[in-house]
Amino acid sequence: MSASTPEHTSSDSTHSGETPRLRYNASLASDIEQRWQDQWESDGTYEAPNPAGPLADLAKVAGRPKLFVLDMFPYPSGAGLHVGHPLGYIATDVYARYKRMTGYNVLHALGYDSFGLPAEQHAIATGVHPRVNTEANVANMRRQLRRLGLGHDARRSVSTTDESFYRWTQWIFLKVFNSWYDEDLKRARPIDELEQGYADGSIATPDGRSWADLNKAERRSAIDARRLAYLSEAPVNWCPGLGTILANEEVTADGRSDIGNYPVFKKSMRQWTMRITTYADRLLDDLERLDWPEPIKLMQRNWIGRSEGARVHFASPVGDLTVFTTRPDTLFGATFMVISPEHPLVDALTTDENRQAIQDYRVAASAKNQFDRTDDTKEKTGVFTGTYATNPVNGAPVPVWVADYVLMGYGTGAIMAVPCGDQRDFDFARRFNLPIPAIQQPPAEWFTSRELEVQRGSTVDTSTWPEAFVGDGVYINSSNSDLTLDGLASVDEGKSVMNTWLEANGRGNANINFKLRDWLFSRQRYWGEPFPIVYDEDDQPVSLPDSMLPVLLPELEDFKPQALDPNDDVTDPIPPLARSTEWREVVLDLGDGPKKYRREINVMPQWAGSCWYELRYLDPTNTDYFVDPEVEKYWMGPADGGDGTTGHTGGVDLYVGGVEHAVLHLLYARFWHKILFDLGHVSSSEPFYRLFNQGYVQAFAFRDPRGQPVPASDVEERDGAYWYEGEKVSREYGKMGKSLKNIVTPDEMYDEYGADTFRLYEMSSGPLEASRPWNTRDVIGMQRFLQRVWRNLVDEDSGRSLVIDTPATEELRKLMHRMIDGIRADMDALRFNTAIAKLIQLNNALTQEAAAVGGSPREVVVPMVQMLSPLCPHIAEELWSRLGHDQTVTFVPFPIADQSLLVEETIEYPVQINGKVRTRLTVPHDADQATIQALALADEKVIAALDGEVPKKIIVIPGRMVNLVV
RNA sequence: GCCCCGGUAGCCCAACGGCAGAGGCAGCGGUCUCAAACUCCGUACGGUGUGGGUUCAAAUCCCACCCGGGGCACCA
Repeated sequence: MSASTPEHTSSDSTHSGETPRLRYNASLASDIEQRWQDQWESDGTYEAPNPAGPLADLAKVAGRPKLFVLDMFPYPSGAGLHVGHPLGYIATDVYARYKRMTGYNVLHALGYDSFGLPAEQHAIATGVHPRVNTEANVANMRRQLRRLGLGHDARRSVSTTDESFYRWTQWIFLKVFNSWYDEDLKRARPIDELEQGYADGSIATPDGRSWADLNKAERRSAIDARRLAYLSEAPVNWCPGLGTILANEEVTADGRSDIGNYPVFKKSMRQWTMRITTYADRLLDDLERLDWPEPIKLMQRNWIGRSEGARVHFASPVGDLTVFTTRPDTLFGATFMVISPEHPLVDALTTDENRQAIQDYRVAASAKNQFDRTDDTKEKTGVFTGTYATNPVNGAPVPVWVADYVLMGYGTGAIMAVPCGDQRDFDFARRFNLPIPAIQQPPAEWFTSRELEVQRGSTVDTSTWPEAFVGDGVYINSSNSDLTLDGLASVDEGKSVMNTWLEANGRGNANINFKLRDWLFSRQRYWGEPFPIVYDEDDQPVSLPDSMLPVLLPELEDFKPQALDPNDDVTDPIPPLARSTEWREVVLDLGDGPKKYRREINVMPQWAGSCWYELRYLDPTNTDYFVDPEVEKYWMGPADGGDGTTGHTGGVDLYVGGVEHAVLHLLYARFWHKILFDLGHVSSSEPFYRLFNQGYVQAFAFRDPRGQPVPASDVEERDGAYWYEGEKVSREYGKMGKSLKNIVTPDEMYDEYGADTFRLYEMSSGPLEASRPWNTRDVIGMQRFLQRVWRNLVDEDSGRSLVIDTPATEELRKLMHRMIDGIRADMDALRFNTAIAKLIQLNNALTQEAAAVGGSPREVVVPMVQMLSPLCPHIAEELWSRLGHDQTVTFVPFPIADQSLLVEETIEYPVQINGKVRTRLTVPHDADQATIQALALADEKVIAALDGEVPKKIIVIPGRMVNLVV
């Protein structure tokens, strides 16, 4: 390969004598960049070879370690990119390029997450079909990103809306549907093995009868009850404003939709659900084996929300009422119970005289949206059912109340209330005058800090307490004839004693509960993957065979979701696919002759495609399988060669993206990947081994005195204030957005500076993980740097090379090796900001030497261009070519520092007296401590400063400094 | 309310517990120029949000608080 390097360019410099013909400016940069982009494309420079299949190139795979670098793929929004978007893409590109230069076979590609709500909403607004709109957006993003010079393997760029892609999304859905979770083996297994287990008696049927005694419908329901994807009639998050239901993860804390901010209501509907809760333990435990930022792990742990406790059965006139508690040890203090308004036993427990009040309360509770319902600042409400249950440890009657602070979706939807030890129960008991017996002795300080007399033993009287006592305290009033906790001081011991008693007496058992709920997997929209499911004459779901995939999204005249008032929580949703009777009603032969079926008319949620897209990058053209196992093992297999269940999990080597997907995409993708792992389709047990969260590029926005945003680019700063058209405006810091009039696009940067300058600025403005403000004013600094590099190598007027073959001075050579050493370490650790600082430092030193000796020594220029190339590949390729190379710099080995040049012969030691620097000593680098100490004590300034005093202590840190303590 | 992350020069940011400054922007002085732009050279008493503590030594470790950003929030 070789891109021709024309000596003409810079159209703006041809007629004015002022700017040199080959000044490195936006125009020359643009010329260089687009020329090399074309060259890379035609050479397939960044195409990564596979070990097998259509993209195989065994000669290129051999002897190179592999590296799979991944970005969170973008949603192709119609607004295009702003300068904040590419931060992570540039970083992964720099890293991928660096790793190629250290010998790796690097896979780096970018696809598009192109199903989803925004395209559909755009379609509603414009009447343009979402596919047309989506494809136009993808094309525009491709153009913007190509101009950045990202070294992606274009062959692997898939879109989730491609039929050849979503065919496999549907295929994976069927794998999930046709699997069950074996709680003993702790893994998913094919559904056939469940049926076999039922048939041969090794697995008990739900009601314990033998398989032979079950009729067809009962058998079917026994199997369907265990599927990992199942239909359930349950309260779901219904968002009329969007015309669809949403996953818990898509609903904000104040009960509104993540997208669009519409109200969300609880509504009972029959929906597809994924049994992610069966994986709760593994999703939690395997976090330990991942190289992820600790805060993200924490967010996932919190979301999964594991609590250890016990289930306790309280006898009641209508049967056992079971509660979940994390504090079984406090059972002696349980004086009432509260059940959720949705609890199935509410009607049975309600006595006639309380029926009207309970009914009114339930109606009121169901009318509240989630926000009102879970607002913990409000006073507690509740109604007595009229019924008493029995406390299993002391036989005491406990009134059963209904209150909306108890949620049906968590635990058993019923709690035992221990008002002395739980603030909510305490509040509730005070409000309704229920007794509050003490079962733990608070310590003396607890009373004194609340300005109470210290109460002990029989004087403990909760009626004077301002609040519940929550903490460790010796148990009191906690015994019956064969169980006593009294005198114990350890909560752990109390729990364990109580759990043993409960189990021995059949009144409960130790139990673990999770906050995580199963994942609602259907959406009432058009622009998503259709389910590969039909319903038979019994209205039961049947999976389609692989040969009928993909189930294509039908072309509809009217693809709009149903338009509803955002507050209409009564009307049922009607998915757009319901409108095509022709598509919905089909006659199929599923092995037992042609029959009539009805297709599933919901579609999958946005997250489906992103649950597995990284696997398709590996083998994008495979028509027989979603990914060739050999190819998957090569790119994603466990690094320790193990089976993935222990040790290294395998997965993507580096995954870079924003923190906003901490509990959505990252949890769902892990879940799907684990199912595929259990079923033997992938060798890695986690999709993303190492995760890195990049920060956000934010921006300032300015508002005039009326609060209207004004164009940020036209605001001037004077005397610490901001002005727009003579008017003082206020400044705020936050996101870039059209409505805030503060968007800066990559295209503007390409036009004004070129892609290399833009890349360099993005990487230099701060550490990758930090958010920082965009400051167009600062970009010029990186342009000047590249100009200086260019000018050190190329004569701006003639294009003549300024590189000389005379050796560099010792000083410059040593500096260069120090920089090589540091830049390698920075690159490995993704610290591109400090790597750039070192390159500038090196070039600044080169500039001085070049001026002194009349040229730039080749021994410095060559490594510098190599080190520059991951960060700004176009100018580096151009300079590399001008240095006389006819091959791309992409695979040239990254420079290695000569360790012998890193050691300075002498070291300057600061000498401190009591921590203050008094003088400096120049000492040979190999001087021992005694020598350094002697030199320090002999120094005139030290002698003067000590003024005859003898130091009490002398600290000599080799290579660092000396401190004398007097 | 609880939990994370961060506060260093006018701005963006560097500093294995060891001389607070690598780099960039802006500013200032000089160099070039008839002048300017460009270039090149030079230029930092800010003591690291506040208050304590540990240490010979703290931006760095510990405690409390303040400010900014984010997550969770009646989860029994």
